[in-house]
Parts: sequence; C-alpha cells; structure tokens
Amino acid sequence: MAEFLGTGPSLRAIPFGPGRKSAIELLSSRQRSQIARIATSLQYPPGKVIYREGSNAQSVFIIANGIVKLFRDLPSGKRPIMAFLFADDVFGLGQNGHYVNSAQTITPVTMYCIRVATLADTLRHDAELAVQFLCKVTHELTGSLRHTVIVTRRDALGRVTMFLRMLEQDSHRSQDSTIEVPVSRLDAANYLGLSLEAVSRALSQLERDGIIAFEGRRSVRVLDRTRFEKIAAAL
Amino acid sequence: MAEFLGTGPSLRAIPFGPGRKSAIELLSSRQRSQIARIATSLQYPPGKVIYREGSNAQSVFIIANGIVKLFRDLPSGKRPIMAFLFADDVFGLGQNGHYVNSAQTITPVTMYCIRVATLADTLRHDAELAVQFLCKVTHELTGSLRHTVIVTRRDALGRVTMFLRMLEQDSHRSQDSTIEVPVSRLDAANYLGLSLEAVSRALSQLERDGIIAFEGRRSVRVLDRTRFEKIAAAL
DNA sequence: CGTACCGTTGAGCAGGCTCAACCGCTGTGG
DNA sequence: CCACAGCGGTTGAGCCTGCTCAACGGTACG
Repeated sequence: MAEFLGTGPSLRAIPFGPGRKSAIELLSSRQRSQIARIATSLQYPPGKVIYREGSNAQSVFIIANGIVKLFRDLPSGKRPIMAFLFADDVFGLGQNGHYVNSAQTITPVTMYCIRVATLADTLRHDAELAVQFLCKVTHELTGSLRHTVIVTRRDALGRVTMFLRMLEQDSHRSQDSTIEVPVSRLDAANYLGLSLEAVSRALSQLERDGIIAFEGRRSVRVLDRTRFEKIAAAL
Repeated sequence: MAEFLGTGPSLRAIPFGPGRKSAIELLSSRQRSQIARIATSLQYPPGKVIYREGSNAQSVFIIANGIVKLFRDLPSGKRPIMAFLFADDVFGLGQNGHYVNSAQTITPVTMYCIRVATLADTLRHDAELAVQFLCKVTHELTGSLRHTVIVTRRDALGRVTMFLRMLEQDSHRSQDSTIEVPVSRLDAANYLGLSLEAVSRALSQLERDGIIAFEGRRSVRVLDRTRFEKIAAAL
C-alpha cells in the first residue's frame, strides 16, 4: 500500500512525563511500520491546497518533509494563519466529519495520508498508539496556546521577536545563532496578526538596532542575545 | 476512592465522525465509573489557584461544575487568559512533567482530580478510552484555534461580538436569544487581548446601536440578530 | 452608612493599518 | 544581450482605533 519514505511516518512531541525538554520521536519502529501499512504517501508542489475548511474530512496527514500552513478564509478576504506545520506533525483531525480550517503547502511537501476511519479503527485496537497520538495532539494544543500568547501582544516588535524565537526553538537542529525563516513575510504577517509592512518594519528595526543581522532574506543571525530575549520576554 | 458526583466524570466534545454538529457526551457509563474509580473529587471556592505554570504536573482535572480559567503570568504583569473551561472539560495535561499555564477558579468549582501516571496507565490499557481523550483534546485544540481567530481581529467591537457568539454556542442549553456572560469584564478583556475599557465600550456601543440589550451586567439579549451576525462575521 | 470592587465614561497619545511609491531579483521573450 | 514584467520586500505619509490615565457611578457587603 505505502511506498517507504525513509524510515516511515513519525511523530515528534514532548511527552507528558518529566525529563524531556525538547521534542522526541514518539513512535516505535513497529508502530511506524504499522502506520505505514495503512497510509499512502503523497508529494505536493509548493502552494497547493491540500483541503479546504468545511470540506469532508476523509483523511489525516503526517508530514514527512516540507512545510504546511493551516489557515481560515474570512469574509473580508483576510487569511489568518493558524499554524505552520513541519516534519513529523499531524494535521487534518477535524470535527463532525469536516475540516476546521484549510491546509496548503508552502514548500514542496511529502506526507503520509491516512483515512480517518482506518486510523480511528487502528487506534481503537492499539491503546499504546492512541496514547502517542494523544500526546502529539496535546503538543499541538500547547503550540496553539503559545501562538495565542504571541498574538496577544500589541507591539509588532515583540510579536516578530517571539516569532523568531519560536522558529529557533522549533528548529530541530540547534545551530549557532542562525535562525532560518522558512516562510514569506506575508505568511509571517498572517500568522502574527500584523500587516506585512509591520513585519518588515519590525525586522528592519531589529537590524538597525544591531540585535539581528540578515544573511539573505530568509535567514537571520542573533547578534545581541540579551536584548533579543529581553524584547521577547517583555510584554 | 472517589465520592460520587452525580453520574460521575464526563467529557463533552464533537466526535470526529459526521452527523454531530454540537458537543455530546463521549463516555459510556462504564468508562465514567472507571474514571471515577481512579479519581478524587475536589471542591474549590471562587478565585482559587489550582496550579501554577511551570509547577510539577501531577494531576489532570475534569470539571464537574463551575468555571476555570487558564492563564499565563507575563513579566509585564499582564495576564492573558488562554481559555475558559466549563463542565466536562479537561485540563492539566502538561508537557515534560510541567504545567504549561496556570489554572484558577472563577466560580465555585467541583472537579475530579486524577494522577497523570494513573491516567496514562489506564489509557494504555483501554484504547477506547484513549480515543475519547484524543477526541476531547482535539476538540480543545479547535477551541484554541477559534480563540486565535477572535484575537486576530483588530477591532474591539468585532472581538467582543465574536466572544458573545462563542458563549452562546457553547452554552449547552440553547435558550431564546439570551446570552449569559459568566466572567468579569476584566477576564473577558484578558481573554480577548483588549483593555477592560475597550470591552466595556464595545458592549455599550452594541447596546446604543440597539443590537443587544443588557439584562443585568452578566446577561445579554440579542435584539438584532442580523446585524449581530454581520459584525461577528465581518473581519 | 461607609468602603471596596466592578464597571462605565472621557481626554489625549501612540502605534499599527492603509495607501502608495520604490527597490532588487528572477525569469522571459524579442 | 538587454528590456520588461512580475513578485517579494522595504520604506514613507497620514489616519484611525485601541491604550493609558483618570474621574465618576453603582452595587454588594460589612
């Protein structure tokens, strides 16, 4: 049924129990191959809509590679982004048989696709696996709460800084002080609840103040960690 | 171990599958008594802190009755509210052995308290139950996303209107057009990312415009449903 | 009856949005 | 090879709305 992609689908999260400060792989190799058995793999080009808010929720997706955004289309034409999703993230768990928001690729994406009915069936027979999914969804819930904290701030500078910090923390490989910004200014703005211009201005200001330095449009280096953290914490 | 409270702990949510537009009870009576067996019941007065962000996550809670708020304490002294929780809601699922935000009662609250280790153990042996918790947490995730949509709006009027609409939808008993507002203006403001004054002004304006009418400070009647929905949808 | 808390209302300020022009890179076609 | 169009990003000018500070009103409780 499924072609293999690397080592099969995986889920990353911070478990409930103590000891782990960063996300780890949740699934055993047995569980991964079990999911691989009920999944198909998909390849999407950038910018492609995966599903639309309100449509029939037939499948759940696990990202193997690439970036996906979840968003809503509002009557005004605004398009707030609810979350960015990366490798080992799950999305598509709807309610009432319908997706609660739309999903679109940002980069090329390879992912696993599982029929909800099939997944539900599998989970109902494998408590261990169900708990792992529970853990993963809980993790995404805390991510959503963090997002809420960010957009609760009123100042653009603070929101953008927290956003950079979030990207840094989420980037699996903790590098020196270089933060990759894998999304456009517009996407960032829609995620932060700011105008595109406000994001641009905030980044410029951080640069002017010597707190960050650009290394290309999509990569940032933190020069003054102290002030950086101060702004991020300031609200 | 547990004194009985009514029919025992319960969870409400909208299931994954099609057909249900509103939340329903997820647990069978067998599951409810099973949870009751591993839970203790607690009574809290209003305004009492249940746990603090960052402290050891020993227990998970299920509300039987009353209202709880989840919040963060920020360095600035701001105190954004992440969620209001009502009967049949779960909270306290942390990460890494620590709670991710603080919890405090608003009204008198009766709730069930379950050791996380015990709950995890139970779920690992009962796939059916684990799936129900998965469903519940997913439901809370979509609630968090809805919250994000609300605070993404910039206008106070719109945020407050969406807030009222949310309270109306969540209120289990769908009454005429009367919406109970069970929280203070300050709590509402902290939830909406507005100042207390902005909330008050927005409510006043809705009243002045003949869209709503107050029936006491904590109860509102929608007079002009059309305009009400228009404002709520407008962003 | 006084006090305290919650809520409302007012005046002035600041920061983010809108509209709009401009820049730099990329890809395309003559 | 160069001209041009298109897109993402930056910068500027002016407006608007929500925040801050502050005073006042109403209701509950000792």
